[in-house]
Amino acid sequence: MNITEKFKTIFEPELLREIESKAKIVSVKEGDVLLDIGQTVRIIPLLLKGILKITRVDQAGKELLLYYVHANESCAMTFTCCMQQYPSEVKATAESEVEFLAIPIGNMDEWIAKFPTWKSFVMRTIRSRFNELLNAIDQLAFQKLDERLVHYLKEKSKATGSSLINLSHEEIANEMASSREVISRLLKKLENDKKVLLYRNQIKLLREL
DNA sequence: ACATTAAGTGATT
DNA sequence: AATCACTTAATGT
Repeated sequence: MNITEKFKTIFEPELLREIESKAKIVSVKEGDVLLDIGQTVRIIPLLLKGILKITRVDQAGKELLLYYVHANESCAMTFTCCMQQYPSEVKATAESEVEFLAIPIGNMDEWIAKFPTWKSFVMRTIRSRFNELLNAIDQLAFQKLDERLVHYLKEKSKATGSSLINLSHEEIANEMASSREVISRLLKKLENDKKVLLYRNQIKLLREL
């Protein structure tokens, strides 16, 4: 895997060399938990391949989806946590087979001071993620569940690159911190509106969605 | 054919 | 919108 190729448009050459020498390539299987709540961040992941799912977990162990980290992105939470070695507030799970560059956190201070492209990369990912989080809050506060569901389905489809979603209603309900029956009813409504097709453990998104 | 699990439904809060 | 109790449908053995 040629890291330099992949990132040469966003990072300066000197930084690329630095990454090559300091970062390790790590791959994990689908479902692997990269970081659990309470754990301390030790490395910054730079995604090369696959999708990372970032969730919050409540006392009962229910998970609420916060956002996905796609290829060529990094997780904003790790930046903010790692700077001062705070334990993680979120859980990161590999949504598919994932390959990422593990950058030791020791380099962060230096890199930010030394490399403008690194600094702006960090700032950019924090800013866009922060905006997404604001969005998520708006959804929880002001949007009805049916709108959240549509948003969820679209995100999922984008994450997997397919309009066919392989999830049961129960799994969706868990990720949205809702209940199965409610999700079933909302999906039924969407099906009646010709927005989706429902199968067992599968949902097909239609263009009208 | 039977058991198991997903999905659908009406009533209740 | 959540929960309960129950039914119906799909799937695995």
